[in-house]
Formats: sequence, structure tokens, C-alpha cells
Amino acid sequence: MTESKRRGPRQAEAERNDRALLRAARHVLAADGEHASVAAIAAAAGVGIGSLYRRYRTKEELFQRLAELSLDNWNQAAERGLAEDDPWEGLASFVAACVEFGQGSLAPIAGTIKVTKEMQAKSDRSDELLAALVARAHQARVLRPDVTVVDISLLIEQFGRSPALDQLRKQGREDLVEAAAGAHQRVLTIAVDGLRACHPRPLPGDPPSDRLFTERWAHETGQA
Amino acid sequence: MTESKRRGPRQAEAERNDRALLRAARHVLAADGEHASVAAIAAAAGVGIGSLYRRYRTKEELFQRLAELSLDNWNQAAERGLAEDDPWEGLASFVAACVEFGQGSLAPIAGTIKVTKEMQAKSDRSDELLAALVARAHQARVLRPDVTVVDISLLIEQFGRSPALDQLRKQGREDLVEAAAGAHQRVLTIAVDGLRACHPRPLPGDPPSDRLFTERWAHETGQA
DNA sequence: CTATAACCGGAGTGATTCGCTCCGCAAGTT
DNA sequence: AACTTGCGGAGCGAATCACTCCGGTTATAG
Repeated sequence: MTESKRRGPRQAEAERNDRALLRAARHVLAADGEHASVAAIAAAAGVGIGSLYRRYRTKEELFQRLAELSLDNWNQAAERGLAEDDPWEGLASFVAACVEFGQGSLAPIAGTIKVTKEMQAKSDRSDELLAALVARAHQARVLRPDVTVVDISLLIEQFGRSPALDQLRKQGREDLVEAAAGAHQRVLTIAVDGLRACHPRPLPGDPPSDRLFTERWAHETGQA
Repeated sequence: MTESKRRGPRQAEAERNDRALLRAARHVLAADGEHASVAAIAAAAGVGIGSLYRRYRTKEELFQRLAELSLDNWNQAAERGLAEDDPWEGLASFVAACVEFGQGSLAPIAGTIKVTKEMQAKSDRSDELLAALVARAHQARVLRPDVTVVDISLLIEQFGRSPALDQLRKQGREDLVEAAAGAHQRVLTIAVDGLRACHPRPLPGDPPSDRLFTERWAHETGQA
């Protein structure tokens, strides 16, 4: 074999484990918050602690990678949404994709993430993409007129976790996890329908400031 | 004074502290999940650890009291909602009251609560009250026809916590807490509007099973 | 088959945090 | 002043944390 990919006998298993780790980290982070332990993450992924530490030198490094993946997922979902013809469906599918990924699971560790220049660029791009999605929906008059970009972000964060799902998963009730996921989808559908332009009454209070997001992330710019 | 109430020189301070403790416990539980420490709760309430343990013999006893308060609040809110003339306003105000109380903050400790006969009675009553609220809204044709009692419960649980609010509170950014609370209200208004009967399309998936709730609470019946 | 390289799992380690106790002190009452 | 009641937090053993280290296992090469 002259392939440049395979570098070891158990490379395939290693890649599977890596994916399982990142997925498990989201779930455990959602269930346990910022105190989520590496032991719990490794156990949820079905791998040993040693395997986790071979890939990520520290817990922070794993979380950093998770934050990067989350931003990538956000941007990809937004691009797919903009590629759709229907402005409403584009926005709705974007919200659904972010929720399904579990975008809200990293809220508890937001303050511990180092914002590198690379991350900052991705974050800026995510702001632009969401603004474009919202503007397009407003122009098509399918989105409630006083809904802002921040409202959408908060809605995604609010639904980015499911307390019922988290707890059932931790209890090991895998039989109910699917039902809980379906129920979560239902409630999300209800909330998204509340964004439609058919509701005449204005939203209460002032439009929310984006400081509700910017102030929650660390701003020390390390190196990429 | 022949009053039977005052039993000591600092009784008033003690009552204030007790209220502050219960309030702080909800906030810390929301922010830290099931691993919330008594030290964090006492600090958030502005009292010493000793004062906490004089009122509650163990951490579990405090959580137990919190669960009882939560059920009481639920039932009182439901009764107020039924007392309103407008079926829609009655349901909406019930949901808002439960969300504001932070009903969702005890989801992480649901599995650790002992269900006494007293609690079970209150829980049964809460089921009846919510069913009545929902049935009345359905009969008035103001509630989306395929919305069930479980959907409403999940919506309340979903909004019973605000990740942004929790994190800002933990960071001590009291200046932004008010703004975050207002923003949370906005998003809740959006979601509740999604419950209105004006949405013709059916909800996805099967109606959710109430096992999503019953299976998450411990069932060992201790004594009241 | 054997040898070897790559990767695995988890027991062990020092440091930290946990729930909880105990006690000296402050604040009211008489 | 004497006394009662509640206060705060230092300190304790136990539990848990992030992380290291190494003997075992699996897949390929010869």
C-alpha cells in the first residue's frame, strides 16, 4: 500500500473513537454542565480514559475542539439554509440543524473557551450568515417583523438542550431516548411556528442586545 | 407580646435567610445542575454554610423542600389560570408563572427526590389542573388541536431554565441579568404564540407519552 | 507462524472539592 | 449586665477530580 492515509494497524478504530468522544462530550456536557468529568465523557463514548488523553492533551483541548466543531456546524447549516429557495424553509431548517447538533450544550463552558483569531473569523462569518437568513425572511414577509437576530440565537440556545433527553440518557433509558427526541422536535416545531409573520401582536420588551452573547465569551486571543 | 410566632431575637433574619436560600438554590441548581454544592448555594444566598445546615439537616432535605415548593407553585399557578375568564389567557399565564418560578431548575435532581404520599397527592392534583386548563382551551378552539398535556409540560420544562441568564448570574454580571430575563420573556412569548390555534399544519411525530415524566422520578414512597 | 508497531483500557496519584460539624461571636430581649 | 438565639466560616474525613503510566490486545509485515 502506497497510501498516505493508513499509518497504523488500528487507525480505523481510532477515528471511530474520536467521533464517539466528541459526540459523547456534547451529551455529557449537556447533562452535567461545566463540571462534566473526563471519566464520564470517556465512559459515555465507550472508550478508556487513556484513549481520550492520547488524542487531547487536556480537557480544555477537547472542549476547544468541540467549540470549533460547533461553529463549523453553525456555518454549514446557515449556508445550507441560504441555498434553499424558500426563505422560510431556509431559516427553519437552519434552526433545526443547530438544535439537533446540540448547539446549546456548550453554553456552560462558554467562558472557558479561548477565542483564537481563527475562531473569531468563524464567529464573524456566523453572524453574517444568520443576518442574511433573517433579512431574507423579513423581506419575504414570512418572519414576524419585530424578531431580531438575537431572538433567533436565543431560541436556538434555548432548544439546544433537552432536560428530559439529557436525564434519560444519563439514566441509561435508551428505550425512551428516541421518544424524548421526537417530543423535543414537536415542541421546537411549536416554537418555530411562533416566529411566523401571522402573529400580529408585537413582542414584549425592547429588542435584546447582542451583549447577551458577546459578554459571555472569553476574549483573550491566543494563537491558532 | 402573647404572640405564638416570635420565638427568638433574630427570628426575622432567619426567615429572610430561609427565603434567600430557597431562591438561591433554584438559581444555583439551574446553573450547576445536580452537582450544585451547598457552599455555592449558601454563597449565592449571602448566608453562611452554618445557617443553611441549621434549617436543613442535609442537602437532600433542602432539595426535597424545593421540590415541594415547586409543586405548590405549579398548582397555585394553575388555579389562578382556571380562575381567569379567558381560556387562552388562563393557560398562557399559567405557563408564564411556571417558567418564571424556574420550574425547570429541578429537572437535574428529579431522580433523587423521594415521592412521599403527600407529594404524590399534590402531583396528581397538578395533573388534573393542567388537564382542565388544556381541555378548556381546546373547547374554546384557541389551542392548536393536536397539542397535548405532555407538550405543554415539556414546553414549561424547556423554558424553565435560561442558559444565558444562568451563566450571567454565575459571572456576577448583575447588570445584564435584567436584560437577559427580558429576552427570555420575548422568546417564551414566541413559543407560546406557536401554541395558538391559528397554525393549521399538524405537529410532527406521535403525541408524546407521559412516561417521559413519570419514568424520571423516583418512586420509593417514604413517609410524609 | 512470529515479530513489531500502533493503539487500547483502566489502576494509580496527588490535588482539589465535597457534605457536614463545631464553635466563637454578634444581635436582640429582659 | 445576663442570657438566648441565630450567625459565619474554619476545619475534617471522604469522595472525586484531571491526568499519568503501563501491561495487554489487535492488525499488518515478513
